[in-house]
Amino acid sequence: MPEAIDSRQPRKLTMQDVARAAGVSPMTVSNCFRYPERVQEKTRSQVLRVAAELGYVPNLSAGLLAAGSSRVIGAVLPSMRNSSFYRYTAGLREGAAERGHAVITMIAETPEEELAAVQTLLGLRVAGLALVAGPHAPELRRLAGLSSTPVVESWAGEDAIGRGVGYDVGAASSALTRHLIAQGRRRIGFVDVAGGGGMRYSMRLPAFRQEMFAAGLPDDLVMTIRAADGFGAGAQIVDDFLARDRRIDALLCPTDVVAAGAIFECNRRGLAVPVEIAVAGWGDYDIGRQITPTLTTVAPFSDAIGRGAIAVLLDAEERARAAPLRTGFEILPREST
Amino acid sequence: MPEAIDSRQPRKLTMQDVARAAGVSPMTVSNCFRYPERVQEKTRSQVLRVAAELGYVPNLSAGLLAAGSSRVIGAVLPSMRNSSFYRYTAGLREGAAERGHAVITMIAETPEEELAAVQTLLGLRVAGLALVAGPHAPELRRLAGLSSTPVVESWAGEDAIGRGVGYDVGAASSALTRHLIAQGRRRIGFVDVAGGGGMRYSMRLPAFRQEMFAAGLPDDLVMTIRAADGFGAGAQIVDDFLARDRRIDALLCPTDVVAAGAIFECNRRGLAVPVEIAVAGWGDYDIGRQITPTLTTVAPFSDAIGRGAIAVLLDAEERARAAPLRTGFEILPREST
DNA sequence: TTCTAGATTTGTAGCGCTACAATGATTTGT
DNA sequence: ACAAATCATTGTAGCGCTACAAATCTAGAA
Repeated sequence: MPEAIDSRQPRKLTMQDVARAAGVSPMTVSNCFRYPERVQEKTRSQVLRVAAELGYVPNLSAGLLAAGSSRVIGAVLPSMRNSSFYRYTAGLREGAAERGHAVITMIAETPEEELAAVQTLLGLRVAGLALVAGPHAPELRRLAGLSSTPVVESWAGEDAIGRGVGYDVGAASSALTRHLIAQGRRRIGFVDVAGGGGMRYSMRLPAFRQEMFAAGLPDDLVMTIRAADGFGAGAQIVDDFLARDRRIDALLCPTDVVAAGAIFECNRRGLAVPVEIAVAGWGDYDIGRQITPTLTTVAPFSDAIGRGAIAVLLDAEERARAAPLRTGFEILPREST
Repeated sequence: MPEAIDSRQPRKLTMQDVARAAGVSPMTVSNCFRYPERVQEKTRSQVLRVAAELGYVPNLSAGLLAAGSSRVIGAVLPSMRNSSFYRYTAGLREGAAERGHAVITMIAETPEEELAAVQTLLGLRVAGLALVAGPHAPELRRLAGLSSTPVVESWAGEDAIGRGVGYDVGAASSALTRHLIAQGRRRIGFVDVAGGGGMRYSMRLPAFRQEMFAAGLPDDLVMTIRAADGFGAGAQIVDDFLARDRRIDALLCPTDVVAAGAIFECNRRGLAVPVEIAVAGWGDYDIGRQITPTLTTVAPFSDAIGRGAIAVLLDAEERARAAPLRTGFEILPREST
């Protein structure tokens, strides 16, 4: 008695199969997906219907190999730990979608992981590669330069890998410092970040110093922390500044999260914000809008950075320009200052 | 005068080029990357050195096409808006790295975007596809079923697409409810989420009701909100519960973020937490550890979910099992209850 | 009806890489 | 010293798709 040989395993579908099922040539199927307008409406809908029925999805790898180009952009993110890159990724997706591209992202928390991610993405032969400024593996720059894949570095300055896209961090730092000075603050403490993501904000401190110096105020109330994540850092800062007995009347934090942590700590200690001490954050996070008092912050137009990155990647003319693409920012004065 | 024709454009490098430069056959270059142990140490290091010098990165698409399999896992995330998926993605990356795979992720905020993302990932012929439970496009399940790519759905229950991986949300909800009851709370308000991500937590409410009923307590103090993001929702909840004049003595929130918002609102109104009202969150976010009072919450072992998802995807035996892969969770009692 | 421009559709020839089998080089056993 | 076994390396064929040119069809124009 012959067993019913029923390979439940759905055999790999190819364009060939769809073509056969729809009664057209493989080339027509290909055209339906890539250049729909080249195919007669009737034929196209028929082919697409059959394809959907079979669950056929074109093999992008084969397509890329044959056509030499894909419609996928690769992005590397330094972390997902906090929400600061949310609007950036949204901008990337919007910009890409408008031009018929998809965005795949890889998360890399160390320079080594980043390098590996870039190799994978380059291996996939993405149409463009969006990096984020930060500490990179030395090898990365060379690799990017040798590759013919367009590269942009977001939040980067003059020495970007590929072309830089981002807002003028120095100008934002100046503006925020001037805002505090204008409010009558005199002893302004500045919190710097060492390591991770540091390069992304390396212009904050010099700009702060310059403004303070220009106003004849002390520019040496500076403290450096290791990581800008978590509320804990904010508490730490307040502790440290008070331990050193520095009577500061304002505090510039590297992120809203740190600033929020600082405010929590001030509340705990009964230090009135903003009366006794003003606190400013950076980045316009959700939390800054919600805590009491609401937090003064710098709002970068991160979605514009994402969209700008895509524009640079997909437009050779844009890419050829040397100067970084500058996006905007805004100082949001709120209750905490 | 003949112009110097100097195509700065680095011509596309192929394995062929590397082979020529290294004085070996293309096949040997291929082996160096794919099966290093098959090649003599001396030859291998020489080839790899030449490749690095030229900036050659193997074309994964071509490799996939030829070999029929890739070492890339695709993951779709519902959002990056908050940090709840951070540990999940970390688990995915760790699990994948251990088995020599890379993870690429796509962010999708609507069922339509999710479907498009799945199509792209399937088009890339990833070795496995990791989904997250939530509202899906109807087409998605069919597509996943027809495809021969392994699929898992994280945070999913019995009716998962592919195999489900996640902790027992119902059990966690029961445990948290019992915790509050044990603390002497009697009128416990429950906040449910409609829409986005709702399915991921659909077992929370029934479990809550059952525990309350079993304890002879009111199980109808339920409120539904649309989105679980942002502190605003927390404030809203407190407003609404008070507006309806329901004297609740405890509040179960869908996420720590919402719970934090609720606590902020309570502070604003002078409602003492936990004396007058206990507040519990869900998800063990950073903020829950930092606010005053610290927040009681449910800590899912999200990295275990990520690692489990990879294990299921890459191990056919695992994949064949029907019951969802269960990961653990923990109730973290803190100051707010 | 015949012819032509235009719209559609269809072969052909690879894209860069790897499975597989076959070759060449080297060592081991006797 | 020679066959056998082991190891390292190399052709060959083809993965699924698309650029391109060639073939076919359609609808007027003459």
